[in-house]
Amino acid sequence: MAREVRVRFAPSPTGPLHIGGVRTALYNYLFARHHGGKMILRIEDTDSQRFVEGAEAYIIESLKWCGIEIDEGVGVGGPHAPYRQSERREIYLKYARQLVDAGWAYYAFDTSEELDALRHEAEAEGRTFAYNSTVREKLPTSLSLPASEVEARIARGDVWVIRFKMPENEVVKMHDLIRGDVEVNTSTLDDKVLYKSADALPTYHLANIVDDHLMEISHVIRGEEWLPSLPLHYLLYRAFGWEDTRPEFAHLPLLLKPTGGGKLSKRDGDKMGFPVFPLYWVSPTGETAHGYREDGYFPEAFINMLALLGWNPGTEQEIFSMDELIDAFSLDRVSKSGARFQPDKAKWFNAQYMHRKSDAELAVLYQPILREHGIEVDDEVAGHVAGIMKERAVFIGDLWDLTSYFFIAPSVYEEKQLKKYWRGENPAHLAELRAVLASIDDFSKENTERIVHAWIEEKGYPMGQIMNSLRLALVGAGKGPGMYDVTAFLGKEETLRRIDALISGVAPVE
RNA sequence: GGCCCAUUCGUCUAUCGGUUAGGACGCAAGAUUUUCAUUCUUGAAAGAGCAGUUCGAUUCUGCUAUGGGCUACCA
Repeated sequence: MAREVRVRFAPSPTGPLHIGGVRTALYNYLFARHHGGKMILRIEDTDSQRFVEGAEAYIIESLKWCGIEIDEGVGVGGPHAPYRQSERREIYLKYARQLVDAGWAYYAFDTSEELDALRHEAEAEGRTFAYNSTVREKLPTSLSLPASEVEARIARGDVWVIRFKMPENEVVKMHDLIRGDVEVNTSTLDDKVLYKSADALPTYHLANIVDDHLMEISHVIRGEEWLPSLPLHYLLYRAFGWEDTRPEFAHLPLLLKPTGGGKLSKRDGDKMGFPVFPLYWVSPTGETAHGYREDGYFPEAFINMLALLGWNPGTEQEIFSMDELIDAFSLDRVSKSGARFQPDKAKWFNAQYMHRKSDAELAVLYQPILREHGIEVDDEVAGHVAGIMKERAVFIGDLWDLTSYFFIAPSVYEEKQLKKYWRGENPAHLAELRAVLASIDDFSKENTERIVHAWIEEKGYPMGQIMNSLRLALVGAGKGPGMYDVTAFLGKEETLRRIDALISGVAPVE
């Protein structure tokens, strides 16, 4: 069947989108783009109880940050608008009634309390309560009550729901693009609620099938947690007579906690020391959670890492741009089993992207941090400094610790380095080196290096001792880039000043 | 409990019946380096178990075990 590829990402606005959701969105997007199809964003807000203010905006901003573009849907509109289910409520009741009229569904008048009681009762007797063919004729439903009574109850305003009438003992054969063929006997399933009168809204199952059909969705790519409801969904397509255009299904493996104990959940965030959300989040009640963006991750690195968690290209390539992912992506290379999330690997990806950044790109990212520390420099300078140190940074935020000495003379010196490089001959040698440096006019990296090395060689001094006491004077610590990067950046005047400060300010260690 | 899905180094994974079971993260060692990193090289490290099919199983089938998901008038 060669129909246009149309996929949807359909989150529920019950909180911030976590990385498992982002990955689902990403795979949908990659699949759509790979096949030249459309990506739709539908908001499934059919649970008025769990609705969270701000969640929808958060989802949209997250996708945007990740570079996942929406062709149709909430925020951008499209031919099937509206794309928010709460704005489509009048559509669903019609379809629910159609199912009742066709004998595929029925009205049920039990209250939640009554059902809870039945479940507890069954539990007490060691049975499992299932709302299905075994009980539906005995409970207050349109199957057991006379039509007049049903009408009277509805007219009276009693709360009711419409339940799917699950067939008995029928094997539903399904196909999943990732898992292959799956079969389930309907007798193990129950009569799911499709529509709830209390808030005049459908449940996920009904809304999902109706909207996917109306929006001409060709492929449903969603998390594995939906696999158990696939039989119901298949049956709904049949009940509506939509089997010909039923989408294909692909159930993605779950993202597991790093410890392996279950699927990654929203609560694991701050608790386990890594973000579970793309962006920083503040809930209406004031709870906050870390986000990849604010923790310094590049969106490209974040996406690259997520793409490879549950999918692989079949080659040894690991670094992928979004375009390369689109080109390489295919559902049959998605793995079947859940993948544990690896914080270390996320950092490694970020470092890889850091190393690949140009000085100009780094300048833009680093300037805000420099300004925060009161450093005002040209982009060229900021980029140059960041470029020198980028290989030892994982995050942009690491750069300040790695480069602050370029801008600020050391005021304290590392104890360990003092003990090693500020004793014996060191002060005398450094004083000699100062004189050598003072005589150099061209303070470029190459020239300084040539002259200083020639001097060290001529004198027969130990290179390590000399360079490290110079490092001590200029940086104040035992780290940093090559010394001539530092001298060239600081310039002659500042270099000499820092040497003087060490010689006159700190007594040698004995 | 019931139903469904899964199972290769610690982790993410390659392998589509015949391989010294490959790569990556992390870890260890070495090299490089004026320091710290980077980089490079090397190393340790895996087919859950038991049957069966087959000339031959990591790969196919079954059972067991383990892990996970679902089992709401939540998605």
